[in-house]
Amino acid sequence: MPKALPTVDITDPVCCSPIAAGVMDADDALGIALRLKALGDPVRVQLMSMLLAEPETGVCTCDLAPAVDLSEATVSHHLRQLREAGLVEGTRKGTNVYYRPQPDALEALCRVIDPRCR
Amino acid sequence: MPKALPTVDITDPVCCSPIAAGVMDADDALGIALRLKALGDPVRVQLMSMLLAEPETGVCTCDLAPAVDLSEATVSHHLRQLREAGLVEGTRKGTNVYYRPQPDALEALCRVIDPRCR
DNA sequence: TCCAACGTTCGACGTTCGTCAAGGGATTCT
DNA sequence: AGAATCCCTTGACGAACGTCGAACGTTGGA
Repeated sequence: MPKALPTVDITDPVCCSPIAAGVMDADDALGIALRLKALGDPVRVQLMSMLLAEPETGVCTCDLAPAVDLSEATVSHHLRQLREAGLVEGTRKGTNVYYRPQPDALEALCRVIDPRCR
Repeated sequence: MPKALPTVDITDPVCCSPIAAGVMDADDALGIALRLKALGDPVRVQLMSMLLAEPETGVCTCDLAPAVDLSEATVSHHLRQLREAGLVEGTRKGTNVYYRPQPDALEALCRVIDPRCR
């Protein structure tokens, strides 16, 4: 039986020794894996790149949805995954919600899986 | 209906402009997402870190399985995911298969998702 | 006040994933 | 040749995932 993945808060940037610094314990591996999984979908990678192209103003759901050719409900779902992984932040302005990337979180994830870091 | 993810060869290190270099097309996003998904599992992150700790000699399946407390069949499955993503390489020596990490592939993946790169 | 636009949540669906037991192929040793 | 060890593949099962339509909550104007 597949052991159920525990629910963990990963909204803060990842913080543990790099993957190449020695054998990693299960908790740290879980934190890294959950964040990687949040980005492990082609739609979310594309959304992330669109947000990184507008880091200041952000982009709203209604503009993202047609760009990836999916329903707003689906895009909202993907944005939640990214937000729960701390990779994105949404702020409401009028009826719109503008999503902006959180480069620090992405950078931290990078540093942890970089084989050159230890 | 979830559009079926096409089958793509990702055994070579990822090669496309970074995620922060501008809006990314769907094909590049797919290549990145598939590689991230290969690493988006706690067991595989742990396996990767064990292999990175023994980059020269490698580690065989029979030593990895008890270390992550899973059956050899399951570990073999995970190693295949990593191998198909080019993150790992296995070479047979006698009855054993020794797996070694492929830091270049991991480094390339890092570079592509790093928000500082463009 | 009512309406329209935007965004999220919910329920349902088919697919993909992680896991194991069982079985099969290699390789080595006796 | 036979036996033992290692590893992979297959088949099966439940859990998690991606997607949509529909319903719901907010906000800002007529």
